[in-house]
Amino acid sequence: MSTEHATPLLIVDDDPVFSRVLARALTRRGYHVATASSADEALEVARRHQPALATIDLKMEGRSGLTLIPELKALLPELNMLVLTGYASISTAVEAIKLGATNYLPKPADADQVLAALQQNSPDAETPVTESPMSVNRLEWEHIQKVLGEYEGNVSATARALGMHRRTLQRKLAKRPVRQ
Amino acid sequence: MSTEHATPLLIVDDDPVFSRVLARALTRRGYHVATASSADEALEVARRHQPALATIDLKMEGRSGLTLIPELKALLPELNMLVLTGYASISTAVEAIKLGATNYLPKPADADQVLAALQQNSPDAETPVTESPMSVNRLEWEHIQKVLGEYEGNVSATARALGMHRRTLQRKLAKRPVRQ
DNA sequence: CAGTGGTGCGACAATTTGTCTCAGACAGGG
DNA sequence: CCCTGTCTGAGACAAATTGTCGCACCACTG
Repeated sequence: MSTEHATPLLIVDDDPVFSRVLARALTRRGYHVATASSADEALEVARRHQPALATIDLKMEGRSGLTLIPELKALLPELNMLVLTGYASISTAVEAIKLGATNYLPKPADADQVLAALQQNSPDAETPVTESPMSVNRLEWEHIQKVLGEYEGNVSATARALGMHRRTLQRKLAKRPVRQ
Repeated sequence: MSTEHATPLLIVDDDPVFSRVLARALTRRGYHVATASSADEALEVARRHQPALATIDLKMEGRSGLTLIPELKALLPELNMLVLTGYASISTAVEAIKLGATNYLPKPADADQVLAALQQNSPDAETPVTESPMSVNRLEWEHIQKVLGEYEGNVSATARALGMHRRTLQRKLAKRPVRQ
């Protein structure tokens, strides 16, 4: 396809599943996607790929994604960086923005939200479109599934990590995944 | 006392109890404190008082403290602003920093934390990344805040977009966010 | 001025959670 | 083999939350 006209985009995330899913979704939307799974690899790939947009995970092997932000900024001053993390917190959000990130989203987020967040500080200050957001139930379901995966399917441990009662988690899991 | 040598500081908060307690604590630490209980009053007081530091509450009668940030910045470009709110969320934190706040703290915070946050206005990439994933309740709160921001605070529209009852959203918003 | 759409909030029923159980499975030790 | 700890599904019932309806009260607009 017209890769030479497509906007180059870099995904930095050490979860290969997440990385692959997002890469596919963005490629389908016409972006020229490269991926990296660590801060150092990201710098290297960025040099070759010259991305205009990037998503950065915080919790990775080795250095935190936070340290990567100023380095990428130094390398490519025009780069729009979106921090995208499953371990979101107010303090890292504040730091990320101060360090030059253009936005910060907690996972789970879908490709449209990612793009909206990345575009948000483009010349057009107006927010033109608001795509329909995930319902709270859908978001909850995805988050539960992600954490459940991190604890290898252990329901008790997941319930503890999520601060919810095991019985409640049990009941939520028994229900069908919510539509929409 | 030596009010002429003390650093002038402005507290913007519509909770008189909080405002008074913080004002006392900061006065005792040698600051020259003024208070305001609304965005408009804050602008007026700032003109007279010429503060070097300010704490700003987000949820106030009338305009949100978020709108106050660029106005104060325009009035006093050197002003260090700390957003201090009982209804903290990542999306308002990101907005506040983008608008020029130097820091953002959830209430409750004691006077020492407030001062530390006001003084520390250079970014720090060493901020630790949270160990545990967000609780479902926290994630829900963050998501609601984000969507609410996208609909410019319109509760009815947000409830529709999230597929939840307006009354329920109203009740959730009235609650404090869950920590962790 | 009527019509539309927003907001806050009371009241009550319907539904969901929290809590406490119990019982069965499975994995180490000792 | 028995003991111990942990995981699991599930019943029962109280506690809490949510859905639903209604009402009053703005603000805006044709």
